[in-house]
Amino acid sequence: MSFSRTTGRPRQSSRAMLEEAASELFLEQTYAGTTIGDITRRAGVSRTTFFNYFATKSDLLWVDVDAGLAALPAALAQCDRAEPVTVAVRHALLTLAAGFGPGRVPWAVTQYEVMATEGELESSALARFLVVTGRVAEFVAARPGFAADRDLAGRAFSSAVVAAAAAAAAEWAAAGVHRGDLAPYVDLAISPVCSGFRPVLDPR
Amino acid sequence: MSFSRTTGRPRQSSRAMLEEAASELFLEQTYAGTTIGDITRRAGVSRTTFFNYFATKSDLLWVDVDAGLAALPAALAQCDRAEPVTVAVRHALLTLAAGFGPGRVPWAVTQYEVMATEGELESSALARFLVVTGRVAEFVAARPGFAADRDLAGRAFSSAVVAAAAAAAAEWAAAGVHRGDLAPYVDLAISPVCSGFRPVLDPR
DNA sequence: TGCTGTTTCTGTACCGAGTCCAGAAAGTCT
DNA sequence: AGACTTTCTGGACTCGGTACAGAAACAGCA
Repeated sequence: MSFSRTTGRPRQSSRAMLEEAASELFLEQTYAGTTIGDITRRAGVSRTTFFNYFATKSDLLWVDVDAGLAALPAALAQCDRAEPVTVAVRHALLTLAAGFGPGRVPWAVTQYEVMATEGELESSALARFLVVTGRVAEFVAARPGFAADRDLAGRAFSSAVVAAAAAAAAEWAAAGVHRGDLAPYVDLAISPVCSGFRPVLDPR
Repeated sequence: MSFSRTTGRPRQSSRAMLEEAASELFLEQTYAGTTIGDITRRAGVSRTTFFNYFATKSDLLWVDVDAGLAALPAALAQCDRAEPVTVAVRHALLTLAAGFGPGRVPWAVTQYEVMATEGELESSALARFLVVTGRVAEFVAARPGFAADRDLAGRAFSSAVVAAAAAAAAEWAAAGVHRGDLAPYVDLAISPVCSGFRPVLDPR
């Protein structure tokens, strides 16, 4: 938790600068059509510094999504420990989904429409999926009274529920300009998963 | 459905040649440690011809998986049309899983253990997931009596059930040398998903 | 004022995946 | 002998990502 460094050369650039330059270029040329060099040139920094702020070009597509997803641990942590696991996870995911509305549409969504067939997105998408799934699986496994012999069931539930949520997000994204809030989509998609796993995962 | 071409220069290479060369090198140097040039050099062809047979280096990791997955349309097609969708899909996936046993372990699995943290696999994995999910979703939507207003539920089910199956496959892969058949893993993982979606998707 | 340590920034060189393309090679069919 | 068709080859190229050495810009301290 280091705040602003007092020593060393002060930063002349920032994630925000690069994100902004990238946003402009994505609108003009699409994601696939702009190179990292284009972005840094517009931002007025060297190509190398880009990698001081982002590990990957595709990270730019997911900045908004990642920001929303960052709230997951907190949402999981503040769940009632008495609740069944499945409903706890459902609540956490719905809280997360509530962060996304018509006003906040990530690049990954808009560029999805443009890229269509391109598999550019796919590669980076699974990385997010796995992170989220992993967090949920940890949460499930850490629940009091969770038997180790149900490990597979726990992981299956985590994967299934996150995949359902992702499917909902995709549908929401595909809804175009008329999409409203994300939460109802997610609720409809994940509820059956939760109810299906409830007898398996919840001891009573 | 063109059989053997009668015209043009006959092929001097084949997918099998490249797969074999690649297999050897993966054992010696791991996947990440071998370049496409290494593979084609050993196979005795030029680097360019590689791309006549594979679109991507990572395709090599999935040859066995893809071969198994190719049976999905057939497995879905021969389902009893009277069955509820959810149990039909469950049967189809179990048939598919039956194709994988201890004797047939894809590269994607073995190299997974080696690569561990590396995200090499991730990128190519989602492509497969999406294909399978898409097929299942089509099947669900094409069922007689499937109302269009349940579109989201259908897609959510497809994603969730395939994700659960994938989680089972991952667990199976992680079981190492002692892994037996894949099917029981998959059954345990997808059954709750199917039972959860049954009241939503099946009209009666 | 200068020295030291720390951090950011830059330039360059490098690697490997994937694309493009012009042309050679090796057949079959008139 | 062409003409046609397909595979194969080699080279040049783009782009994402890595490695690294050194410059730039500060703070603190002598």
